[in-house]
Parts: sequence; C-alpha cells; structure tokens
Amino acid sequence: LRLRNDRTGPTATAQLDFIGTVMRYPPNVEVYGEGEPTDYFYKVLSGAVRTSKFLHDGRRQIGGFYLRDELFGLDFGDQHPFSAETITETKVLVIKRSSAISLSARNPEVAHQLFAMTARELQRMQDHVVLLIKSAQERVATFLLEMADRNPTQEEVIELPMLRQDIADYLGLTVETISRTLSMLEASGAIKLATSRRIVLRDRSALVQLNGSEDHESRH
Amino acid sequence: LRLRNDRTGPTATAQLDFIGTVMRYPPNVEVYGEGEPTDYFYKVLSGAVRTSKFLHDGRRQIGGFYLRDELFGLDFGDQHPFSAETITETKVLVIKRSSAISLSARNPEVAHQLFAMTARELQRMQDHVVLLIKSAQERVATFLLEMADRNPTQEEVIELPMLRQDIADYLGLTVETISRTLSMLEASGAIKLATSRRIVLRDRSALVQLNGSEDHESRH
DNA sequence: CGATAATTTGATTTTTCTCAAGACGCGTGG
DNA sequence: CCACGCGTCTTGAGAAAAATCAAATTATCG
Repeated sequence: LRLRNDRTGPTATAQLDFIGTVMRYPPNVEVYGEGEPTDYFYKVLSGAVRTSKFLHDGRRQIGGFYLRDELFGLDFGDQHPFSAETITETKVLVIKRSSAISLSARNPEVAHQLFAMTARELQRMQDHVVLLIKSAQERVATFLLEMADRNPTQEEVIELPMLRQDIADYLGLTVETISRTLSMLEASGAIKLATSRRIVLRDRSALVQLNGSEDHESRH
Repeated sequence: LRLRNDRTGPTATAQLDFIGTVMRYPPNVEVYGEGEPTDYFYKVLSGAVRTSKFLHDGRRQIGGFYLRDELFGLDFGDQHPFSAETITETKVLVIKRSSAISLSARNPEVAHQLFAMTARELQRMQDHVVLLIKSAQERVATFLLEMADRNPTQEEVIELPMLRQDIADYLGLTVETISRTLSMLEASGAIKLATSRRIVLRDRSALVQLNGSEDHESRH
C-alpha cells in the first residue's frame, strides 16, 4: 500500500505487455459490455476510450475517459460495472486478468502496478463525485484542467478526442450547457477555442479559480 | 479477485477484531481528517459515521455513511481523501493498517476480507456517481432504498441517524429540497414520516420506480 | 417549560434543461 | 474543385428544476 505519486506510465506496465494481445477497434465500438465478466482488462495503446452506463430512460453516465497508456476495465467484482467503448479509432492491449494475477504473484513489481492503477481509479472516482456537486462552470473548468494535465503534448493545448455529448454525460450536464460554458470561458479570456476539439488554455489560474476544489496545491 | 456477494458482516471481519482497539466518540467528532496518513482504518461497532470533504467556499460533499459492522477509512494512497466524523455517539474499532496487512499475509481469509471491503467501497462510489446525475426525487428514492437495504432492523422501517443537512450533502441537494421531496413522497403514499428521523416505506415499488437505475433485478 | 436547533413550508430567483433554429465542418460524389 | 448532406456544435428563447431567502413549525435538551 501507500503509493500515490506513481506515474504508472508506459514503462510502468511494460511487464504486462508480454501477456497481452493487441487489438484494433474502429471508433464508437464496444470493447466490453456492462455486466460482462471481468476476465480481461485493457491498456490504451493509441486512441481513446470511455466507460459508460445507462439509466432506464436513456440517460447516460460516463464513468471516465482513458487515453494513451492508461488502463481501463480493471474492476473489482466479477462483472464490469460500466461498459467501455472506443471514442476514436483505438488500439488496445488486452490482458487476461488471471494471467496478470499469476504474474503478479511471481513479480511484486506487477502486483504493485496493478494496485497503483486500482488506487488511481478509486481516486478518480472520488474526484468525480466531488465534481458532480459543482456548478456547470466549475465542472467544465475542472474537466479542462484534468485533460490538460493528462495530455502529454503541449502544456496548454488540449486535443479533445470526444464529442460534446460525451463531455456532457461525463459532467452530468447537457451539450448546450457545455457549449455555452465553453463560449463563456472564451469570452472571459480563460480559454481559446481553436477548433471545437482543440482548446488552448490562456489563463490557467482563472480556471483553477473556477474549479472550486479545495485541493490543488495541497495535493502533491 | 472475483467476489461480489460477500456479506462481510460481523463474522467476516472477526479476525481483525483481535488487532484493533475499541474507541468511543461523542457525536459530531472527527475520527480522522482529510489528508491525514492512512495508518489506521476503522470498523463501526455502534453508532454511525460520515466521510466528508469541503470545497473552498464551504460546500460539503459527503462521501458515504457507515453503519454498524461497516469498515471505513480503508483508503488507497497515503492520505485519507475524505475526513470522517461521527454522526451519533459511536463506538469504533481502530485497526492498524500495517497490522492488518501483515496479518493478511499470513491469513488469506483476512486478505480476502480487506479486498472485498475495498471492492464494495469502489462499487459504492460508482453508484454514487450515477446517483448524482439523477433528479432530486430519484436521488431521495435511491437513498431511502439504500438505507432500507442496509438497516438490519425491520424490513420497511428506516431509522436515520443523520440530519437532513447530511443527507443533502450526500445527495448534492439542499435541506429544503430534501424536506420537500420527502413531503411529496409522503403525500404520494410512497412513504410515511413517522418522525423526521423515522421513515416507513409504504410502497417500495413506487420508490424503485422513481429510483431510475437500470440495475435492480440485474444486480444479484 | 423555555431556549435553541432542526425541519418544514412558502415565495422568489437562479441555474440548467428543453426545444428550436442556424452555423460550421467534413466527407462524398458530381 | 465545388456542392450537397449529414452530423456536430453553437446560440437563442422559454420552461422546469432546484437554490435561495424568509418565516413558521416542530423537535430536542437542559
């Protein structure tokens, strides 16, 4: 236990790569369904994935987005609580859970990695709960900062792989509200909408201000 | 892995009891603070506990409620992401994490229990995320069903240990909305407010209807 | 029994959703 | 290369949900 600052980047899960199979999916395709057995988990090699869950009336909650080098489907329990779909064309590494477990029994490093990823997942989920009590502005600001921190490209340029509807369902808002809020943030000078999918952070401190969370300096 | 239907009730964590210390707290007292090291976790012996987190402007999110025989503070990472406070007068078993870990190394049953509790925690968190996109009626209905399922006393009588404000901060609503929604549910005949803290479920199917979640039959 | 906190109820405002229309972007076929 | 069509995104106007502000009622505790 006791690990928070693990980067768990490409090298961190490298040993898992040997027991995985590479698969390629077109956009908007299901990788696994809600309720399916958790026999496998996955690592995004390229592209992007979302996990989602539907209520009876069609409302959709997106549990999270997964970008390059991130693991998804690493669920406790015997069934996946969310389904997972590709957002763009995506290459994933499919890893047999039982293989990873037996590997981790022999290799403490792998066990450590799996634990770290699970911890991050729980952390992410907790942050998501806190996010969902915020105002629309705060949710969008938080989302942008989150994406900026994860995007390994440039510091202040976010390349969004997902549609507005995905963002809306992740933040518990409507597409219209997402759109309006982004326009408002642009008008206020906090961001620049280069294209609808490419967002430049112009004033990060303004976003941090809006984000509303207690913990930003206090976290590291 | 692969365990969903564990009850993890009193007997399930019995072996942990030997390495714990019993503590008694008055109501509304902090058991641990946000950001404190995760050296201990806890089991509620009697009373009730909430975990919470504050945003900078004072808004509070309650992560969860913990009733008799439930474990809390079992967090990944080196710091507790939420603080924990008693709701009523509460007796808790304080368990040293390192002791539990070394015990679980020798005793697979204990390892299994810790894993199961962590899995439940993640499950609960996921359900909480889904809850927070629902309407006020749906959130309250979901909350009541959740409490009814956890209350070991009578089938249809809920004894709420927490204030309306706690419920509000758990559901991401205001006290007024909680109160109004409960009144409305009473007017519709779904529940009866015996006292403000004692609620009788009169028409559980009406609540299940309102609850809105996909998974109710599909879960077992 | 009285004081204080908690809960309920009411009136109004704010926020976000819904419904609707227009603008934009991109790929395909002419 | 351009035009069309379709999906996506943005913007606007009105409606709905929940928050806020305020007051009245009820519960709790000494």
